[in-house]
Order: sequence, then structure tokens, then C-alpha cells
Amino acid sequence: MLKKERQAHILHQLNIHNRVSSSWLSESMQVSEDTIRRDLQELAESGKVIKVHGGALSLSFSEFNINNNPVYGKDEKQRIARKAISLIKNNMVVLTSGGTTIIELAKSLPRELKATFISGSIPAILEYCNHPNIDVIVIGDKISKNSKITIGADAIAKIKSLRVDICFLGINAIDVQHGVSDDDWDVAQLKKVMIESAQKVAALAISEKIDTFQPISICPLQNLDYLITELDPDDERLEPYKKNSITLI
Amino acid sequence: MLKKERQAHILHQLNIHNRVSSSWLSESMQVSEDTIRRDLQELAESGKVIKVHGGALSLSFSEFNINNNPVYGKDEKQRIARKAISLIKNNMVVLTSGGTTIIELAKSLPRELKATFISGSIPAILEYCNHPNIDVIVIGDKISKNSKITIGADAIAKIKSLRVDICFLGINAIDVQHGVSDDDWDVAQLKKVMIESAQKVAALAISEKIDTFQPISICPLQNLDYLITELDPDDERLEPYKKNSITLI
DNA sequence: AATAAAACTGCATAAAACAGCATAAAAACT
DNA sequence: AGTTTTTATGCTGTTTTATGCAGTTTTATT
Repeated sequence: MLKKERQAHILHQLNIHNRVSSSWLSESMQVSEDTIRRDLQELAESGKVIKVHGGALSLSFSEFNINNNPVYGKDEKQRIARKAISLIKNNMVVLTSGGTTIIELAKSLPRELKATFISGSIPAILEYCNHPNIDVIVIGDKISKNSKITIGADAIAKIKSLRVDICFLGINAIDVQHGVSDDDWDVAQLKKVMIESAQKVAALAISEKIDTFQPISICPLQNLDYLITELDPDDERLEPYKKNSITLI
Repeated sequence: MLKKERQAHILHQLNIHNRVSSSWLSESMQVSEDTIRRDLQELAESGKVIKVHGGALSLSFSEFNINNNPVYGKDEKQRIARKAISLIKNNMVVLTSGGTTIIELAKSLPRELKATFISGSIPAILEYCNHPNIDVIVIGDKISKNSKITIGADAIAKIKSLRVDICFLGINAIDVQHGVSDDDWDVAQLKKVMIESAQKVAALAISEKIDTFQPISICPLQNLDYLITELDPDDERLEPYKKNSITLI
């Protein structure tokens, strides 16, 4: 087998699998690992593959493309935020959960928007505070360290006493069978009452969370009014969610 | 599975769930926990994740800590903070007001201190959150934009229901005749009830605020147990405050 | 304060990378 | 054709890297 052939074969395999291991290549083409190593070295030097210990990765390998922006998945979250904002009208009272998507929403709020935001998420509150025209109401209680959100009976009681126009939930998992679910019991309780206290409920999720589930159930799909992802509302991945009278945005 | 693959997988999981546990990763990728630990270590060193005991957190979960605008009189406030901390013992319940001096206090808390902190000041809460051994309780209510602190009937009622070991007040004005005073009516109300709810009250003030007064009175000197400034307790400027059974620190 | 889980340390090992050499085939040149 | 040069490949021994394991220390939780 000629050198060029071999290298072409390697590139081909990389296109298919996004990864190859030296040992496997050596085996499948019946050449020594040294030869493979030298092939990979050349391909890497001419920038066609990414060489790593034990093999090579395709250029399209996520880390090197996506990871140029420091916050993973930030663009997606900003798209979601923009869509979510279209639901907020002046003088509305808005309840928000925690999570990075919600923080992105908080950061993206247009300056001229005038509304009341209620939340127990410290980072979100901080963002709301920096906004010129937004009234901020804090849900008090004990803070859960890892999610930086207030949780507990007081928080739940306070949320129950509310009746807000719309509630934005940053969700961790959603699928047709289980509905919205989470892996933190306290946070799940909080989200449950948030849903009850809101006229409209919007779930915010990057598409990677679609069709996943976690141990603690929050609500069935029927309770949601909007599902907002970074995808086009007509994307086929969202098809199963259409029949549940959820508005896809 | 190649190392980079694994690390990319970890980042991907983090993107979805915001946090991952080492044990789960180790299980799901069939490698030892040591390997995972080393992966997380590398990712943390290159600043792609935040390593915590038992796993790792997504970066986007701490990026709101970039709040380092210069503080007026920072050195003095740090000195005050150090003195104030000497009053806090393990397992105490501490109530704090807002203000930059209090935030300096929050930042200076020693890692090994184990206590419960209660506050309605968002910046202070954020600092408490980043401390490993401190339980944080948030006083909820409407936020006063300029002081980033919760104010209102709910906050006052909640504080009244407390009985804390010690209360730290960042104060705006103090003099012998009027006692502690302030220029914000809401904040003053809040501080009044804080004082009532605490066994001991410590007032924190840089020396510039000594012997000044403002329109709204909070309490007479008699209600204070400690007065903490950046000055030496024997400084002559503090002489008038000694006879009021206040401990100068 | 006691306990269990996780992190670290140092070591062992296997796999992979590397450097240098040998060789054989291919290419280039006389 | 014969010689030299270049290129490609494999081999040997050494170095580096990746990973797991055992024992200890640290951290979190109750």
C-alpha cells in the first residue's frame, strides 16, 4: 500500500469516525505503528488532523472549533435569550428560576424594557439589578451553594403567594414521556410551585437537553406553554413536542 | 478511548448539566477515578472547568464573580474587616447590613470559619456564597437599586423574627449626640430592626464617618456594643465614644 | 467528633512516542 | 547499466505519557 493511499485512508476514517487510534490503523493496514506515527505526523504538520497520544482526531473535533469562545454553549444560550425576551411586554411581572440560560436572558434584557422580575437566583438578581428600568424582587431563604439559588420552605411559601404573568424556567432535562425533570430535589420543588404561580410557563433549554431525563420529575409537558431552544421551531427534533399544545419558539 | 476524547466528553456533559461528578464520569467512560481526577485537573488548569470536591462545575457558573471595581478606602476597610472577624466564632449566626465595608468583611472571611450569615445585600451574599463553610440565608424583598439591598415590610418582618448572635452594621454616620444615622429611610428602618434582633451589635465605619450625622436617626450610641474603625482603639478621635460602654476595636 | 468519600502521593506498568540506524525500494544522475 | 541519492519503512533501545493501584491525607457530611 502506498503512502498516499494510506494517508487518504486515514483521512477518510477520520471523516467517518472523528477519531482513529494508531494501533487500529497499523493493524488494519498491516504496517508498523512507526509508519502510522509518521503518517499522522505529516498530516498533523500540514494541518489536516490533530495528533494526540494514541492516535488522531478530526479537525471538526468539537473542542478546537467551539471552544474558542470561553463559555461553552454561550451562543446558543444567547439565541434562546433573545427569543424568550420577545415574550416579555412592558409592565409584566416575571418570575425566573436559576441556571446559566436564565443568566444569559438577564444579561440580554433590552434597556428600555420596564418590568418586575422576581427570582431567588443570586447571579440573575445581580444582572437584574444592573438594569435601569427593572424592579427586582428577591425570594429569600437559605442558599443552595452549588446552584446559588435560594431554596426551602420560605421560598416555596413566598412563590406560592405570587401570581405572575410569566415564568421562565431554565431546565435541565425534558422529554415527552417524563416531561421536565431535574437532579436536585430542592430545585425541583421550587420549580413546581413556580409553574403553579404563573399564568404562562416558558421552558428554556439548549437542544442538548431535549429528550433527556433526570431522576426528579417536575411537571408533565402539558404544564408548559412555551418551549424555547436555540433550534428553529420547525426542527424535526422538536416534532414530538408539538402535539402537546406547547408553543415552540 | 483517547484522552482528548474523554476531556471533550467531560466538557460536553458539563455544558448540558453544569456539573458532573467524578464517580459518574468514571463509571460512564469505564476508566478509573484517578484518570478522571487528572483530566479534571488539566481542564481546570487550562481554565475550562472549575474543579470542586467530587467533580467539576461549568465555567459559566462562576463568571459573574468579575466584580472588581476599585473601592474607595479599601485598605482601611480591610483593616476594619480583619478586626471585625475577630468577633466571629465558629457556629455563630451573623446578620450583616449592606455597604462596601461589609463586602470587604465578606471577602476577608477565613476559609476555616464555619458560621451562618444572614443578609439582604446582594454583593455580600455573593461573597458568602463563594465561601466553603458558610451557610447563607437571604432576606428577601424588593431591591433598592442604589444600595443593592432588599428593603421593605417583608424584609423587616423576617429580620424581626430572627435572634442572631451578632450583627455587623456598615454605617454612614455616627456622632455622640445623634448616635448612628443614615440618609436612606428604608435602609434606616432595616438597620433599626437588625439592631433589635441581635444579641450584640458591631458598627463598622471608616474614620471619616466619625463625628458626622445624617437626617435619619437609627439608634443612640447605647445600642452599640462595638465600634470598629481603622484607627487604633486608643486614638483620641474615638475618646468621646469610650464613655458609652462601647467596646472600641 | 466520627465517618465515609474523595483527593493526593508515590510507585508500577504498559503503551506509545521518539531517535537513530539499517535496509530496501525508487528515483535521479552519470 | 551502474552508481548515487532520496525516500519509505521497519527495527532496536530509550524516553515519555497515560493509567491504575495502594496507602495516606484531606474534605464533606452527619
